[in-house]
Amino acid sequence: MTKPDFHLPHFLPYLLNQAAEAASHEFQAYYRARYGMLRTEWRVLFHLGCYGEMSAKRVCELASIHKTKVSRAVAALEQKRFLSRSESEADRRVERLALTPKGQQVFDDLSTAAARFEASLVEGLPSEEIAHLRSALLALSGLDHRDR
Amino acid sequence: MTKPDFHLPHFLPYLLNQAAEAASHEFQAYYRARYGMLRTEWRVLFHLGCYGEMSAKRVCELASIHKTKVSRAVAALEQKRFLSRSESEADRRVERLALTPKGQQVFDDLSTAAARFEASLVEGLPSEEIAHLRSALLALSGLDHRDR
DNA sequence: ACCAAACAGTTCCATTTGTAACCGTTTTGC
DNA sequence: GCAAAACGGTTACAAATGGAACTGTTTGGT
Repeated sequence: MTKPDFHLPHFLPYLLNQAAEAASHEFQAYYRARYGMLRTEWRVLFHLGCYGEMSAKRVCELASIHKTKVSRAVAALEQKRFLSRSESEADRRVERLALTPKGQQVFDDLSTAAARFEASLVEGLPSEEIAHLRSALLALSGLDHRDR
Repeated sequence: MTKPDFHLPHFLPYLLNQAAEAASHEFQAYYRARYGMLRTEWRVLFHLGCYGEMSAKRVCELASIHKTKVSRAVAALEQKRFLSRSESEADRRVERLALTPKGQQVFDDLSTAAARFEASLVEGLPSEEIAHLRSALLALSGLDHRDR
């Protein structure tokens, strides 16, 4: 009665999702407990931390997150005093987002923790495999040729 | 300004998540449009389709999904007449879940579609890379040694 | 110069989710 | 054999999400 020619744990979207969830679990616990942050919040924070100031729109594009989600994450980060907004001179629709010094500190802490978690994740796997994994994931995600 | 020693698109949890989202996008559109199903619903359906009858608890364990989510997905699938529940003889707390013939048909259609999407996903990548990718993901997800 | 369309970002509402408390059943310790 | 704890599953309530409609600004066509 089972369909022997389809096996769930081999289905890439499923497998990817399980791996993604398992991989982010520890890190999630960290930023939640320590800063009360949500997923979208740390992502926005990291975009600003890694790439410097940018607009909410740009975050949406880079991270493929819906604009309402980003809007709320930005509001939450502003309330925590992790980022500040300033109207763009050239176009008053646009808000330039930048980390505050406090936000920078948080980013420094979180990115250190992230590196630590990542290291524990890949420990045991040969570094060549990791490189393969990364490039395959990059290709699947479309992150490689989608930075407009 | 920026922290040059941490780069977001190299961070595995992030990369995994982006890849997972991108990979499941097309399939999601398919089962949503065609059967009005949610993520958890197709997962439950596929567990029953691939492994045969089981309890809700077992689905929770296999798929690492919270029991309330599964409970609601089961209710939705029952309402669509895709599965039927029956009380276990041995333990009246447990419900044995099984696909109805209609549910089987839906599973057949969806698993065929899933295989098609997967094929289009990996097209272009050498099949040896795919095998590596799968095993790495399996290791990361913990799906390999977690089937109790 | 003007009006319509496009845009960045926010708000509103319905749907989905997570946490905790709950119900009935089975197991455990004494 | 009986109370208490553990269990499978559901419900209730608060929080998060997604889509559509909104505000204010800029652009483009005429």
